[in-house]
Amino acid sequence: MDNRPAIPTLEDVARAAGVSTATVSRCLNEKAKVSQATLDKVLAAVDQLGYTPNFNARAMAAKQSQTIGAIIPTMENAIFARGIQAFQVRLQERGYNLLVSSNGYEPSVETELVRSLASRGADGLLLIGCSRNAATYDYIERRGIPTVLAWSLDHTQERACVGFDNCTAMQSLAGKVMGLGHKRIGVISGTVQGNDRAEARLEGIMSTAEARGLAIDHSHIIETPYGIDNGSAAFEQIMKSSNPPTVVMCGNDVLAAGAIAKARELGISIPEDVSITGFDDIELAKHVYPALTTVHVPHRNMGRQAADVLIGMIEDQNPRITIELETHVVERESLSAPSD
Amino acid sequence: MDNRPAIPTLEDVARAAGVSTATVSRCLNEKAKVSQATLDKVLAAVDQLGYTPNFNARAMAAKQSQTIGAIIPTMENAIFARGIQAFQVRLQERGYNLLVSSNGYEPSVETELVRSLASRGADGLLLIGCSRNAATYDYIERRGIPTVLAWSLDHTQERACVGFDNCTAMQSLAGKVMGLGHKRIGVISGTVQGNDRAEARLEGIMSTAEARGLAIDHSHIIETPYGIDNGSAAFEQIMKSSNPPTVVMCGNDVLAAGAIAKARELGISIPEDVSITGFDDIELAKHVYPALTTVHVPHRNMGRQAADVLIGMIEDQNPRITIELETHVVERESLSAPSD
DNA sequence: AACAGAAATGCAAGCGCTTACAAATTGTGT
DNA sequence: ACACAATTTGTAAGCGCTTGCATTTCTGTT
Repeated sequence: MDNRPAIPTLEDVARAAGVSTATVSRCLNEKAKVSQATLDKVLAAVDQLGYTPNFNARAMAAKQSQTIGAIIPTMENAIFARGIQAFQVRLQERGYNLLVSSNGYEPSVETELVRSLASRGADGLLLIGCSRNAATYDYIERRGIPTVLAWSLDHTQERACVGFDNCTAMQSLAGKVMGLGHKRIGVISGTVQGNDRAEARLEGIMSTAEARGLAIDHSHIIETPYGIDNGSAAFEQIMKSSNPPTVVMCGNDVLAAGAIAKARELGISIPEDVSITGFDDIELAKHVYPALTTVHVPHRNMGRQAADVLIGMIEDQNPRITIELETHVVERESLSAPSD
Repeated sequence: MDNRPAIPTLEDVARAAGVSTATVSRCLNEKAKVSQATLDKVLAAVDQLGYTPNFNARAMAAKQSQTIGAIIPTMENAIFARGIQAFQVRLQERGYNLLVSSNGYEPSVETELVRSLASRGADGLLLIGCSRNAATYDYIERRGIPTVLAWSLDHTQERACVGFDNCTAMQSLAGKVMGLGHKRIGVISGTVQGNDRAEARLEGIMSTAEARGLAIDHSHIIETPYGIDNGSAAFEQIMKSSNPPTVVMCGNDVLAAGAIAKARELGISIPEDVSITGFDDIELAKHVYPALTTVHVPHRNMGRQAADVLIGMIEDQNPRITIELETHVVERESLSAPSD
């Protein structure tokens, strides 16, 4: 009943070209080992039959799948979307495919996802950040799956990373903020639990404040999940406190965008009444009003380099390597000296 | 030198449990056919060895990979990121993995990507929109790969779609705009070539104008690639023309966000001097200032339903089905009646 | 106790490919 | 012309799993 033409296999090609399957395989994978005449013959047969190799079979026989797995919190977050997109494009260029999973910021499911990716034969893994439970690392180590961590740096130097130092990056922004004379600082941090990026950024603010002898009021520090609306809510709460801060530093641009939107709603003008800063420099940052002062992170570059490092580990058995990316503060309009 | 413990196979489990590989396989895939006693025994062995099935081998033997391929223009576009994220989550829930490719809005590479996905054994495919070259459809048809198209509706009813009618959705917005009394309409359309969504949206505007006997000045219609900056540039160009429009309708929210940013830069106030509309209702839309009047598209729902339809086609041989999603105009602040 | 039928298990043949290894072909120097 | 090495090809054994079919082990009947 299924009169669909059968999918041609290597054997069909071999038959059509009058050679053995081994030879066809060589034509496809190591042309050097084959004479020009047979190469032509085989390629013609491939063409004529419309043959496409079966990757699963190949993966099985060759013990490598040309597939990379990535586990990210969510693609809805623009910074991951952008980085992953660049990662994927680079993989594609180099003949790999990308299997994506997401854990929805829920680190507990990561171990299972890694397992699943491993059992699908992923040649390598891309993971976000460094903080995860030991079971996951153990599993990866035991299976010996090349893995690179992105968006952070692993200070233990135990694993390959392509990222940046979230803490020092935030410190340089905080230094600028406090250098302007801000003394009452508000903080809207992303959820810290299981998220070393958010944690390091918060730490960057706190350590800078401490170094300058500034105390940050507990009621001016809010931790909230990712989301514009959450940023708005947190901002409102902070500004409602008695003696509100003169600047609100946000853990990422999305939270900051929410803060800005809420400020307008509340009739608070930025930066005259209160300054706001972000982190990430997503495209939106320069298009909100007022344009956001933030920390620029080279997401695309990060994705691309992560792909190269990972493929290097897979193909050339390159050792663990860590690439530290540069970030820099982008001064726009949302930050100024305090007016009072 | 590689003293990594070997990865346990089905056979190892079989040996450990004292049964045949067939039985182990049954325990894993069709528990019903196995006695409770052996099931326990086998599961214990699985656990003890830390066995994980090899999906490639399974894919090969069972001729299905539990993998779905998706080809999207780019994940950097928030609307795809959101839809794909929902799609992926749903797949994950139902035991499938997602292989993503992107064509960077370049339809010509799609055929090759489909081939690649097919040769990786994708059980099904998710494609964006309906317009693509015949070779791609032919290939899919010939290989018989279950495929669903999203973000659009295929009016020929030839294939499964989970989407919405971009044209009528835009018509309802355009109707509202023109009903407000706007006569001079500006249009910033996404690139139409190879993009039926953009094309249909443009068509929605043009047909509404025509129905009302309104002529749109050619110099007030600009087609431009996706991007905030492109929206800004297009807006500037339109407003510079002699006798500029009283409303600029944009093909998507990102373009509209660019237009709004440029308007502020130019000192043009929205909506007093000119109204602006978008399409998609991305999260940003309600947070720009002024908040954007746009067409709400249920992206997450679309991604989720696409997954269900596709899995239905794969597992239950469900016929082609088309799900038309509802959209609606969201009236916010960027649109008002013309003042002049 | 004997037996049919159902339920559980095992056997073994693939799935489509890669890759040692062996065999055949070609080329080289004398 | 020959022996011998280098190059090209073929043979066949897997890779780890599923599954049709044959076989064994239970049921419940008579």
